[in-house]
Amino acid sequence: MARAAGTKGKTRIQQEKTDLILDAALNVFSKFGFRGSTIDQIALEAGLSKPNILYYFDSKETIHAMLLSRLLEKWLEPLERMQDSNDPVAEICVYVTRKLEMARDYPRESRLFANEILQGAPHIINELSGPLHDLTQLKADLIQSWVSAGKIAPVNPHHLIFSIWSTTQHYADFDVQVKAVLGTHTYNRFETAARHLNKMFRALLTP
Amino acid sequence: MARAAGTKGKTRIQQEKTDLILDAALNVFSKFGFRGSTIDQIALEAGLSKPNILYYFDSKETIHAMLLSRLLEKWLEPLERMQDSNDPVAEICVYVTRKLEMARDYPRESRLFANEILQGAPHIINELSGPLHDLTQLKADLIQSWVSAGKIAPVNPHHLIFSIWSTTQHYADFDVQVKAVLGTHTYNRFETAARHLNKMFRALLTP
DNA sequence: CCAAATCTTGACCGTATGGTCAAGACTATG
DNA sequence: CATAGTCTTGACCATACGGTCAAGATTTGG
Repeated sequence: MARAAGTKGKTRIQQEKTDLILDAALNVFSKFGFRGSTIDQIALEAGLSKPNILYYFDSKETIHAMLLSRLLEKWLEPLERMQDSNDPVAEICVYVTRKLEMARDYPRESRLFANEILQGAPHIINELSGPLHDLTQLKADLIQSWVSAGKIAPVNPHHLIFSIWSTTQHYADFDVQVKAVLGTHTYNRFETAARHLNKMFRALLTP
Repeated sequence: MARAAGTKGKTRIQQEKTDLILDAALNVFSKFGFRGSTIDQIALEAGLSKPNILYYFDSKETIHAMLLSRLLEKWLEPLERMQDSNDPVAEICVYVTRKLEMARDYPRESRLFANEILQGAPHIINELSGPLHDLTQLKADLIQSWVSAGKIAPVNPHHLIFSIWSTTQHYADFDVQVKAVLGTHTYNRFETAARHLNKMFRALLTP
């Protein structure tokens, strides 16, 4: 009677092993994509046997799905936090900073997401058209209200959000390229990136 | 004595078939990544048999490698064209526009590249550290000279380039997400994106 | 029109992969 | 400490995949 899907009613071992497996799977999936990853790789990474992995998760897809659903919560959180404020420019810059910190601290999650979207988002297309679309629309309306009130310079809210997503995630998803291009000046890339992005969005948004 | 690697000394059939195969392979690789793609898929897409594919190309890797090497030329071209000018802001904005047009007109190429980078760039890491690094450094120096001359606002040249790459390619690589988020307002997304990006980089760079 | 060169493919091979199973090892609890 | 429940895994299976090959079809050039 193992094979629990949620977090409820789990043995100590079940909890430990599912966490271990999910972490290993995140390593592997984020590096090779879904089809490029094998259960054997995940098993090796987790230090378990393949049948043991399949004792806790019904299939490779189940592991992937659980990672994606967990990811989406964390993913949407910083945007959810963005709210009305007397200083909208600062509010947006905080969001940019948070997103960049996530790219720095959770690059595996960012790459997992990027892989999924690149392949056409087969497993989360509904979440994109549903929750993500709705939340983004909500925040786009907020941004539009700032524009209308003259608190920030006129800007297309949706494309502003796209610019924030793309520029910040770039430092996680394209890290190899960033490092290759920066050469020796790579050690403090997240700090210089933070300063640059802050300056860029501030220039764009300051009325 | 078929199996020619370059473009020289090819039969009419060789030329037609290699082009056909490369086009089909671009479709497949850009959609599923290297490991997620199969020769059978490419064969199906091209309307040829699997052994026929392998008559023209030694292996799956060979096809992929040829696509990547062709891609890199096209990839670097717009950046190469950016040169000294009396109106550096306009010069950079032209570059942004060109990159966005490439995302619109060559989304498969952009995704192929993104897939490769996401997986750690195993096949083109040398090109990144070599030609791409050198060209980027050259153009970063050019941008720095504009900054030093007071022709554009102070900006980190490398991060400016990263911002241009990420914001423009986003519309190719994350197209599914862009469409899902925009919902019904998706038909003219490249025009609105062009206006937004032009405004953003102009605001950042205008002294 | 014919022979040489080129092109095409059905059948096949070895390996990798997702997943199963039954038998044994371990753990918690009365 | 016994035993029911939980956990672990070696061996195995069916399928998919990259790649080969030999034999036949087609094109090319004289």
